[in-house]
Amino acid sequence: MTAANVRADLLAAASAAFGARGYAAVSLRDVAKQAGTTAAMVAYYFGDKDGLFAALLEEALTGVLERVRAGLAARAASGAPPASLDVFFDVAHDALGATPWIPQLVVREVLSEGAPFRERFIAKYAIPMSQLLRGSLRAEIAAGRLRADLDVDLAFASLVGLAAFPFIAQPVLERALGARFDAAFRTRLAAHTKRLFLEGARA
Amino acid sequence: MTAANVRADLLAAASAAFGARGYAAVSLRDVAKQAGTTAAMVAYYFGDKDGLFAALLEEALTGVLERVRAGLAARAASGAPPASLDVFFDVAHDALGATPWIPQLVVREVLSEGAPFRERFIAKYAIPMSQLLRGSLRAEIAAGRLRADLDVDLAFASLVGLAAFPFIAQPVLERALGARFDAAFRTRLAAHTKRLFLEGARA
DNA sequence: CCGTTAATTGAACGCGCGTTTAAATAGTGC
DNA sequence: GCACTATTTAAACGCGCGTTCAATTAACGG
Repeated sequence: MTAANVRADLLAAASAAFGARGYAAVSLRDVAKQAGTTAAMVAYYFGDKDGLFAALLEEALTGVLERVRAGLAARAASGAPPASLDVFFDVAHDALGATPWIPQLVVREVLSEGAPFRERFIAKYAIPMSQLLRGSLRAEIAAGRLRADLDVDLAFASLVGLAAFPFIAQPVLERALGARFDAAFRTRLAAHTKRLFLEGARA
Repeated sequence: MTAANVRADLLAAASAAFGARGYAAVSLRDVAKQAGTTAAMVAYYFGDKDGLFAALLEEALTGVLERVRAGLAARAASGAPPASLDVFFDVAHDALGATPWIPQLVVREVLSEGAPFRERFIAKYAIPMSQLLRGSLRAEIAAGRLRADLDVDLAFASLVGLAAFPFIAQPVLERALGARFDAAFRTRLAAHTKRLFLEGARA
């Protein structure tokens, strides 16, 4: 076992545990045991519990914003359908397939009052993403593909909610619908969501 | 101060605190101090911390399901537009205006693995609500008001997600959009959401 | 092979948690 | 006014938490 393994194992164990049970409810002894090491290693690699969480959030979110940004830029250059919002749905679909625990984790921890990552998350991810998507929405409206009286701010909220909510509510949905969140289901979900939004907002 | 006051004050303080910071992160000493009493009173009235949470969840959710059920039955009897789904949007709008902290609380605590209220919530609220709404969706499809190829299960998820997500993400949305979640905003939001879904799913 | 640094260990620290308990007080029916 | 119960108090209990620390082992360049 090299050093990098311990660090990575801690991050993996922490992701699973925080995602499933929440930051405050998970002890570092739990995480360490799951990772096959001790709580003192968290202090060694991440400083403290907050540092561990920040590192894991950073690792999961870094790249997503940039992929959306890059995808949108590419589509803007080429113009034409599939509309620029497809980029968001596609990147969201990919990212959620890879790290489906992220929405639950963000919703539970970042939205908590006094969470140390809250301001950072808002400034670094939420606000840029909202600007990006609202810009896309306005461009689609200008291009005549979305209706002119669409409320761009609220449509942004709807966009994120439609994509993220099923993953937030996953355990309940699985039970209420008798479905498994496997790859096939997520693909079906992505297609449904995209169509619902685009037809609901079309010109 | 009568006894009922202490109990009610504890429930109110617990709602605010659990909603804002999460079950595990909130101590009974915090709640009690906010309610102007002591942690021992929680044991007296609710048995333990779980009992307090269960009572508060019960109080907030009881009635909502029945209101939806009653509204749907009334609409089914009278038939005709406004479509039966309007009942859901209207009840959701009312309930979310009265207790906007509920979605955050449910999402954070009920969805947690091992949460003692999870099974109860699923059996008592989530599954009945899903049956109710999926029934409505099928009826609307049969009536020709929603498109025949609509995925009813996923549309149920979209419905709840569209209504609940803005309240889940409220603190971030307020910052990202520069908006306040006042009554006017919630009304605007309800109208937007209803239209987006109904046009996105219409026949 | 040695000196130095990196990595890991296991025990300990103080703290705040949920809960319990025994005593004090308020309220109530007779 | 008295017996009895309901309510409230304040202190204490044990426990597990995040964190610290000195000691130990592994890794590695000269």
